[in-house]
Amino acid sequence: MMLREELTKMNERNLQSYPGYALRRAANAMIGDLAKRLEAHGTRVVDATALLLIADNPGTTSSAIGRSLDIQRANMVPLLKRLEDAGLIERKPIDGKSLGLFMTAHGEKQLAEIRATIDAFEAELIARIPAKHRDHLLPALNALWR
Amino acid sequence: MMLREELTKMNERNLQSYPGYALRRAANAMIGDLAKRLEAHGTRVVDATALLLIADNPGTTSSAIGRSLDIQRANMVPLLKRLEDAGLIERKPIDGKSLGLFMTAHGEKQLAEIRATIDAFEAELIARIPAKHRDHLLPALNALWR
DNA sequence: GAATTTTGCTATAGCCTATAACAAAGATGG
DNA sequence: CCATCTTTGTTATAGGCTATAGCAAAATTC
Repeated sequence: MMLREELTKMNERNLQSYPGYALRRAANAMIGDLAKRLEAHGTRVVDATALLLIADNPGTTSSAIGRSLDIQRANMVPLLKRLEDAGLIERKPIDGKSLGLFMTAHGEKQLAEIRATIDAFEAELIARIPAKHRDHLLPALNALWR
Repeated sequence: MMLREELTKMNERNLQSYPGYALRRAANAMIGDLAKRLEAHGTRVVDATALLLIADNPGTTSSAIGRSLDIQRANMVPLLKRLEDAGLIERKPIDGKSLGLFMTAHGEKQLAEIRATIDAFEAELIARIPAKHRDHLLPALNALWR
């Protein structure tokens, strides 16, 4: 039928030549996939990322995490509340106003599973890239935001 | 001072080795930059993308655009309303239930400026990538979502 | 010690996406 | 030709993430 013909032949040539478009689509697909996998652990991508930072930097603060991940201080509040409510982290005063962030035993255990999921995901992601392009992706991407 | 020392030394090694993390950060930085530039034309990234598709596929439909860009039919409604309200596109019935999308003269004029902005943006984006990695980015990204 | 900055937080609004449901029209298969 | 999917465009609504403004208390700077 006519209309269907036109649709499947949708001209996307212009979009496909834009690296910016490919970057957006690839990132969206990637994030969506990872989010679905982390959901199985009751976690979100941002939460898992924050958790990784806290585990590697015991005693770090909400502000420091925010600066590192480019998350506004205000938006760190509900994020850390989720992690604390889930019993994954705890906050201990390190001076009169700052709160140090620390993993709980339960948090460490959960993170081990999360890490395994992320590592498997990253491995699959890399495997999807043709070998001859593989090693170029990370340096190319890093040039775009660092 | 102690605390500051710790913050600037934040351990991010684990994150930095993840292509997925770099992909997310690069895409966010890129989208943010482009969004800011398109704002000067009173347009959003998604709207501009849809506009490009409509211009290259006169008479295409809301559903077809949505399928092509992975946007739900429901979410196409406000998007197309914005384009129509701005006088950039018009809708003409192509059968009893489908509406064909067409650029207006004003839309074509606006799109010319938007295209120039996007092209300049994409050129700068590519220029930021070290030459030896440059040609690998697009094929690597496309392998991740197509 | 006064002025400035930082920290953690509340409240709120916006953008984009996801789901469910609906009526009308179109396509399909006997 | 008729009954049964399927498609289209739409409303309504909720959720996730982000951005802004403002605030009090503490820390830092000069």
